[in-house]
Amino acid sequence: MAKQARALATRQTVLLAAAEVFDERGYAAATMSEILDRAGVTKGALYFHFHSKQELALAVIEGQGAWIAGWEPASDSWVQNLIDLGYAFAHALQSDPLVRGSIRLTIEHGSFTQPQIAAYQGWMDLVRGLLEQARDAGDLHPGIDLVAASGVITGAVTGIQLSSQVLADRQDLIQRMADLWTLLLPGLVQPHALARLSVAERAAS
Amino acid sequence: MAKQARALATRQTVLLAAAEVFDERGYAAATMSEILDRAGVTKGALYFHFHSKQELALAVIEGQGAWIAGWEPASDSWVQNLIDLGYAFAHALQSDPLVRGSIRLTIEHGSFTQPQIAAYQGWMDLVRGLLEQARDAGDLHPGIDLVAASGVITGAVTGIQLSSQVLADRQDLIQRMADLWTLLLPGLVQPHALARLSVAERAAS
DNA sequence: GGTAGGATGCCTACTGGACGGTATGCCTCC
DNA sequence: GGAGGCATACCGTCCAGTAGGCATCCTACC
Repeated sequence: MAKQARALATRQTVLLAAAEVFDERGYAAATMSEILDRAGVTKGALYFHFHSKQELALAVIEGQGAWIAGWEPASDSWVQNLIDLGYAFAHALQSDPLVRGSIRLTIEHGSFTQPQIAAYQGWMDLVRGLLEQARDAGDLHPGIDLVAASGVITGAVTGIQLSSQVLADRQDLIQRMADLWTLLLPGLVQPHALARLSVAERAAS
Repeated sequence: MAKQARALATRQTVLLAAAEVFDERGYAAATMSEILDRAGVTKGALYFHFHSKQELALAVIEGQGAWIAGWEPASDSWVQNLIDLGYAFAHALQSDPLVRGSIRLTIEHGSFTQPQIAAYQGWMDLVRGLLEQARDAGDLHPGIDLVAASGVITGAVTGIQLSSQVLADRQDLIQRMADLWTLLLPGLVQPHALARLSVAERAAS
């Protein structure tokens, strides 16, 4: 395992460039040449680290799992944590190329059915966990189907994000997120809990 | 304007095949050869009717506008009309290849920025119109931002539809739609109006 | 109503270029 | 001196698009 430092650096450079190109063009329209140009490496370097375009895309998708795994709740209100998660994700979408590329690859289905489903599932599990905690704290309406709710929330966030991307290059994503919560929360949480939440983004995320 | 009948038929055949392939593969990964095979026509025929792959895709996208234009409200409750619209759209997504292909092309951004935005805008305008009627009828919570709400609703439906497609090939789309309305309506309509709505799909759409 | 002539609609063969991937060799550090 | 890390030249394939020819039907004039 020699020379790890340089090798890891170029690997990371390639991964980042690939994420950018995948984000901008999608999997099929992205070309290895453009990734090479943007990364400033040669074909030999790239294919040393990733044996195919597909493997490279899978590595990008994996970044999403890493982001999820790295997120941690910060509030003692679990619904608030859910809201905060949405905003944290929105900021990641605006600034982190790896997350952006990963999301695009996850969203457009095609050759990657397996990892795509896993990615969706990861989000839904995370959301469902938060909802369970919120329910146990007595914040949710009784009788809510948590699986259905987590599906709706992840789906809705996916769509909000997508439309924001197409219509405004994700510039208005934070605002749309706030709009979503405004509409969604009354059907989810009980009034007494609703009063304690800040739907708009909180400082220091 | 001679021989319209046969020409129109092949044009329609090509359009349908193209919609199917675009739906399954996306724009970039779709190949003209596959469209030709599926349509059972030759290159000459296709390129006689559509001068390029891009033009063909645009024609498919146009089908979406036609669907929107063809839809008509049937209830005297405007919120109910909104719900019904969602279900009608869901059924179209399950059965109408043109709508399926059109949606996929609209959703994946890339070369079509202009018509994509137009398509989104068409949906949002339609939804906003329904919401305005509902507001004027006194069904909505006072102070609701209709533009924001229509953005959230179209975005959420987009996402619901997409996740249903990736996870279950749109098999559970109707159920997810119901889940969405269950969560969304309490934040949108007033209780007295809510009581009069059927959130689940109504017979005879 | 028969036929010339022309447009419409379609077919087949081809082309140039780009793309993903490979083979082979060189440099550098342990 | 050997393996890890990378550079370069090359290859086969496939793809969007084109060129040019051919059949079919409509129109017009006799």
